[in-house]
Amino acid sequence: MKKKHTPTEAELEILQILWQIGPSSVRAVNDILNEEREVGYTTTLKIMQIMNDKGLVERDTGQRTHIYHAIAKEKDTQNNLLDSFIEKTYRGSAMRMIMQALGRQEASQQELEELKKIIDQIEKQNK
Amino acid sequence: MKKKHTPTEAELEILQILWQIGPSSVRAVNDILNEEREVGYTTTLKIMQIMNDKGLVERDTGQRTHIYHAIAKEKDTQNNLLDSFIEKTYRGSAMRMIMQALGRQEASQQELEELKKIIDQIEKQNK
DNA sequence: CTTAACATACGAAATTAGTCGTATTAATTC
DNA sequence: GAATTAATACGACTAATTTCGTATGTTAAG
Repeated sequence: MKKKHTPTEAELEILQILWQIGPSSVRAVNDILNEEREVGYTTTLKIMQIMNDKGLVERDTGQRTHIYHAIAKEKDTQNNLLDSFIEKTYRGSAMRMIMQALGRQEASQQELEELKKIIDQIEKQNK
Repeated sequence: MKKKHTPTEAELEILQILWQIGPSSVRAVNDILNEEREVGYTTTLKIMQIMNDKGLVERDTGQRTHIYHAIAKEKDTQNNLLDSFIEKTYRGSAMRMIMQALGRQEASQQELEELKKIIDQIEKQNK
């Protein structure tokens, strides 16, 4: 069992980047963040240091420029966040959330097929 | 177009109660909150007053004991929260979230049927 | 009527998250 | 090798949210 250090928003944003592009320097992460909005370098640095303290990331300090990589797993993190989101927003009913999300959604035929496949699987398990 | 006063966590918790049990006094809301965790009466009062200022709730001050009712609509609020959650946690991919939620989920046959109905509808629209 | 219980109002402390400035040290360039 | 550039460390400021204490007024009980 591992500690559930749920990331804050700023931390999650950085995790998303590390999950996408892999191990990176603070500079690289900060550059990507700044494509979206203005963030100071030391702000990003500080948050990544905190994430290191929390164990969300680890860093290689072999070189002057430290290289950070995500320890928190994408799926695990999403699952934790999803649980607590469903709890808070839908009083624990995942189904209500799914239906609402689906109803509003532009879904391609391919995605719908995939979804039906998942439903079939669940139905088989239910038997 | 109405102002998007997204509720904070504490506010959402109170909205959930008002949505469920309808117009209520601070005392009633606080009692329900205290079934889960300890919260001081004046804390709940203060937050509900703030919610009133923000327009999330309104209150009938006709009697000494004010009666609050939700103005924010449950579905609207959930939709707003859902959008931003998907954006932050699934980089905007509702489908990925839906599939992940569904895969982990204990779903009854009835719920699955309903889901399939929704999928059918979407498929029809897609044509 | 006096006291106790209960309600609102409101200021302010406490917490948390995010932001940045400055110090310091290391590398690079001329 | 002096000066510029770039990196980390870290304290402190800010803003938002939550929490609560205290004042004050109102109702109910004895």
